[in-house]
Amino acid sequence: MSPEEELRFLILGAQREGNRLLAEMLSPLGVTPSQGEVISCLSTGGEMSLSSLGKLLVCETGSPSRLVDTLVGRGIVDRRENALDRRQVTLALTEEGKQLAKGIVEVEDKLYGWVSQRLGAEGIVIAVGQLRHLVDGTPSGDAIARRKLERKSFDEPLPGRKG
Amino acid sequence: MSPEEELRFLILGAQREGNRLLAEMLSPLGVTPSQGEVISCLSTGGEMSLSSLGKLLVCETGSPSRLVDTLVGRGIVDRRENALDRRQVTLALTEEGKQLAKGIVEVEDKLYGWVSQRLGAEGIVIAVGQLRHLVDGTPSGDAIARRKLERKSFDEPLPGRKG
DNA sequence: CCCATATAGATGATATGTCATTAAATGATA
DNA sequence: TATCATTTAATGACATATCATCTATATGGG
Repeated sequence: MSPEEELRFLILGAQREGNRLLAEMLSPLGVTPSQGEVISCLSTGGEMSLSSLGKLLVCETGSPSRLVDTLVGRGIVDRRENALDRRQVTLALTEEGKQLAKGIVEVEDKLYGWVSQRLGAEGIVIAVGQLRHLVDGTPSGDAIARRKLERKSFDEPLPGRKG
Repeated sequence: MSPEEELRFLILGAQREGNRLLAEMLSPLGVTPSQGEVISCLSTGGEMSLSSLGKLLVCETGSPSRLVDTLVGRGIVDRRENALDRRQVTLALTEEGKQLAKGIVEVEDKLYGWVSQRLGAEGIVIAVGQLRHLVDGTPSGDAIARRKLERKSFDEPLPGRKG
């Protein structure tokens, strides 16, 4: 097996295993990893439109309408019209959603602890450095860059890049 | 954003982007990345049971019955009973499947070329080294280890280890 | 032989990821 | 202003992960 092929499967495997572990840790809270990511984004970024949310999610091709739909139905997210632009909907966490967000942060920290134990601080930095090259300039790479800039205007283009 | 969090999203993003690229490159062949992985496994490993195939696939929780089902329906995979153990089914590529496998290998090589351009040979080795620590001992890690032990063809001897 | 257990595979249910299409609203412009 | 392109969100369609459950078939201990 070539190193390239091994890397391909390691990325796939790491994603699957991480997702499975996260799903297991989140299940007492009654949310999935994808739902958790939405709640985290809304918790950190405050209210925003569906399309802004989509640009923050690493799973963002198209609009995450249905993902949000579930959370609205469960009273975790509030969805209302934007009077200034009636194409848009404005999303925000409900009180219940804000409470839930606290638990999700704890779970995420446990996940990061697991990663730290596996790789060590140095290993993480090394891995990050390489994987950045892989996603640089892709939609997912842009989403991650946006997450790092959070609290700025979400609809602004990224600094120092075409787009 | 902590390095752990960035790594988490980079792994997610790398998997998504790689999958999207692979899907695009495979679409002229009419197969998806998951289907391509099945065909590759059967091409390299020869005929095997569904559960053996499942252990080779990095997406292997449960049996990939439905994934294989599609390929059987399209005449790419042949599925027959195993007379020695009638719980099992034996899977193998049809002639059409073997032809398809050649095209898939070409696409995979192009994908690996893309990865090489992005990371360079050295970067790939570095990334592999770190990600191995992440999936070591997990089902996905085991699947990858199994893939590395595969016979390249029936004429080659098995490596000197238990399977 | 009989039964408890384990294994192989199929299938239902739910949630996602992806793409394509649609509909409404807005913006740009001739 | 009339028209067309773009943006936003929803939805249909399809394939995949994941888990739970079901059936059939082995297998091992009395």
